[in-house]
Amino acid sequence: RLPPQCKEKDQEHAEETSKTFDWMKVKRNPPKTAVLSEFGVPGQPNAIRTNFTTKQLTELEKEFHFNKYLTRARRVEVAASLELNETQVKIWFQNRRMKQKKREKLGCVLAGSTAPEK
Amino acid sequence: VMILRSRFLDARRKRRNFNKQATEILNEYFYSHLSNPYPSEEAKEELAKKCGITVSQVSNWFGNKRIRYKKNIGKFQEEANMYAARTAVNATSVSAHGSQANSPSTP
DNA sequence: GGGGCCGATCAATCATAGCT
DNA sequence: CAGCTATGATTGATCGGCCC
Repeated sequence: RLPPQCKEKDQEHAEETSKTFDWMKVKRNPPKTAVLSEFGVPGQPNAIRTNFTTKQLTELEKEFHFNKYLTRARRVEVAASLELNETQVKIWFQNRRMKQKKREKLGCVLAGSTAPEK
Repeated sequence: VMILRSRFLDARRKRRNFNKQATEILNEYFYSHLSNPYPSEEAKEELAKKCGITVSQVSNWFGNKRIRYKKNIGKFQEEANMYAARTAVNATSVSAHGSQANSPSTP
């Protein structure tokens, strides 16, 4: 697809693009939150992104509209009723708040100025 | 089974590929900063403006690009060399000498 | 010291666009 | 048209900082 001429052109630049920089080596630790397989051999990569059920998401969403922030007590209740870790609930709320903020920002900029409206 | 996904509500996932030009701009930035392809918020805004997309989309693009690039560096080698040659900008840490090192065409 | 939050990012996945 | 890859978006969870 690409003419075989830009190859040995600039050896220097080629080297640059071949380098493996730090950011390419970044590796995230596996989630420690998820429920360890019940026979959880301590230390087994349970690393799986939990898939929340529709029901759980619905409840969390409902709770979120009620309160953007959870109190320790409330978090315990919610986590228990949805069969999730407190951490998962906590993280869900954090992500949800971020999502909300992103949304507000988008809507704000959209109503900004230029945009005769469609 | 209980994977009753409500993928119906994800209708907003109606994506459209970016312009060829927008992709060019993004790739140019990416490869000229290959040592650290993490544009600042300001840089993202500028890129967003030039590309005619949102800042979030710029973030998504870089996120996807970084992950996919490091996942298979070899696959992007040609593309990398192409952009590297096109813009001979030393991206090593940027800044270095004094100032006045602008570049963007500003007619 | 620890726990929660924020902002950014990762990493896996989804769903579609687009090519062969 | 099927099959496969490229690509933008979503999201549970991590990382580093900061604050209390």
